[in-house]
Amino acid sequence: MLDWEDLKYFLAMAEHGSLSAAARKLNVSQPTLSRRLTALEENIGAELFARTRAGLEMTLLGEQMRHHARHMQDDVHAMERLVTGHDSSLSGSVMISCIEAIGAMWLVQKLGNFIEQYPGITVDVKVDNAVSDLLRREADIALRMFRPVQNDLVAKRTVTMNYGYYASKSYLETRGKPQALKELKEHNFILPHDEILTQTKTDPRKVYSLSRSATFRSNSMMALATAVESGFGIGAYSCVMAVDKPDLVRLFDDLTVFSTDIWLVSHAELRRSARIRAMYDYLGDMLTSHNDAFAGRLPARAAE
Amino acid sequence: MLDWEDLKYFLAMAEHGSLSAAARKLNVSQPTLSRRLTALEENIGAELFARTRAGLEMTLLGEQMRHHARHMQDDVHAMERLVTGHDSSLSGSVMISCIEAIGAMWLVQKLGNFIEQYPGITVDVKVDNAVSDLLRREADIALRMFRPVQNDLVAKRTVTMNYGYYASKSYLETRGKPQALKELKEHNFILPHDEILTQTKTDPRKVYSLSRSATFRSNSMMALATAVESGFGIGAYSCVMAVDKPDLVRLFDDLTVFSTDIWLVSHAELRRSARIRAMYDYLGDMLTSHNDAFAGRLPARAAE
DNA sequence: GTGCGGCAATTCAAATATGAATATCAAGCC
DNA sequence: GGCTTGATATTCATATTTGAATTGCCGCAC
Repeated sequence: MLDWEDLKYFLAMAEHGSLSAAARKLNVSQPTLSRRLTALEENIGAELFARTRAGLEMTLLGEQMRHHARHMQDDVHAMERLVTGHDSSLSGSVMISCIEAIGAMWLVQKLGNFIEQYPGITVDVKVDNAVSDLLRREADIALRMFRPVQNDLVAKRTVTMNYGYYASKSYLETRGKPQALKELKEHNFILPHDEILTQTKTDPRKVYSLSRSATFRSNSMMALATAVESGFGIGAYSCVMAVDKPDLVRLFDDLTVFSTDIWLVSHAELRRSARIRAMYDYLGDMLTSHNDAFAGRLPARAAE
Repeated sequence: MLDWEDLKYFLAMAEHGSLSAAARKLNVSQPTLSRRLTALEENIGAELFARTRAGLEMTLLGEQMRHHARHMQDDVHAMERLVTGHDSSLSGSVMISCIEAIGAMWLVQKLGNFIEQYPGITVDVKVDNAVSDLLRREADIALRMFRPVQNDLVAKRTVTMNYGYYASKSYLETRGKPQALKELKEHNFILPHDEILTQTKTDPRKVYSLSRSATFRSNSMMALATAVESGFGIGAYSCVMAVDKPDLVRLFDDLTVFSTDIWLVSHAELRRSARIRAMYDYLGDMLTSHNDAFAGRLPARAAE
């Protein structure tokens, strides 16, 4: 009869490619993994990995078994979700996965009240542009730019996040303030990578024609924002981030360059957990009550 | 992070209803299970079972987790099949699941050559009227009376096993030898349970009219055979078993009372195992070469 | 070539898990 | 009522598992 724990270890080895790497991930020592792998192989009477100096190389049988072990892991994750979902206590931790454009600034600032209100809960903000897998418990709640496709996830669309063209006062003093879009090509232009743009609702005419003349590009919205703030040039900037930046000036009569909807997502089972539910509701309220800030309406006008 | 081995133990407890029963099944001690359950429950922070004096009673969460644990077990079984399928050595064990009518006598006798030929293989004959689940590795090869319905099983029909009416010479000397079926009601009659008959190809007219007047009934073909051999009366008796029973006489001109087809079944992956393949082929040859004996042709005539 | 870094295997003392024996309790049965 | 049976929990000596340290091995860079 196989030892299921060995299978867990086996999967980690298979996914990480070496005993040492798997050991680090599992928080056990490398000799332990070495011995358990040996034991597993002796148990089944066949080799799962060829040990090389560079690490482990899977055998055919190993590949086939890996498939089933992954499947088992999915069930383990499902159980973990069940367990968390049954947790009615307002203590523990909540992991929020979030894109950088919101997570690094706005989200953190707005969580102050929550932290006061629920002192027992550890709030964990995971800023990642990669999509955390809620089904694998990589996060409890996610703020996404699109409707999630996986089943078993609950999601609601909250605010629409608009980006306008902004520049710093210092830049505009030096280079002048353009009045029409066509004047942009005379200016230093700050632009996200195309991979970012394709995730948004963008009017290509407003952006793509300029992509060749860009002065600064990045896949990091924070880096782009810093570039705008530092007077590198004119760039798309999140309206909600511009709210408390008096040095920034919005251009072209509040033109919206591109916009994304923000989806609040959680796993159906996780939402039954009291603390996750609390965070889910808190974020939902917080987002919708800042609807105008995200859309760039009230604050942007006030700044003009 | 959950300990997968705990989940295996948890499943066993869930399926067997008590720590003690699960411990026996898993070949570990009851205190071990008690401790590991406690550890698992502390790990997830919730109760899985309510401990009662009568055993364990599952909580709602336990029920939900059980479902996933079963799912994991299916994957483990799949891996075990993979492993066995990859085992090319001619050592280890082969478990044959077989109905009593063949397993207890004929099969065992005919395995002699195999055991000589493959000294490294442990042959394990599991006589059961319940159907062992090949997918769950409860057996490697099965002799069945019907075509298996599960996918992933390979099966071939081998011989047809006929049953005739037999009686011992001593009984016939005392009570006389009936010449026609209708005289049977004057005799002591030995009959299988109806549940056996319904599994066979039986002409009801030959048997059911007599069921009320039976002297001896059993669900065990061996018990029925012993009854016939002991001179209890006239009964259906497997032709192949009668081959080396000179004291038995077949009645009514080799009339076939009922018959069953014998299917040789294995799992598709298991057939890649050298030792199981060897047994599969051996049994296939052995069965077909004894076709006449099963049908009751040559030996029965010789005995007349 | 020499040294460095990453890898798996080995060694040995310490932490951990295990099983046999036992205690304790509840229910069923004379 | 007392006895038996079968369940979980507890205790303690023992066996197993683990991790830190170490060794040995290879490839790579300088």
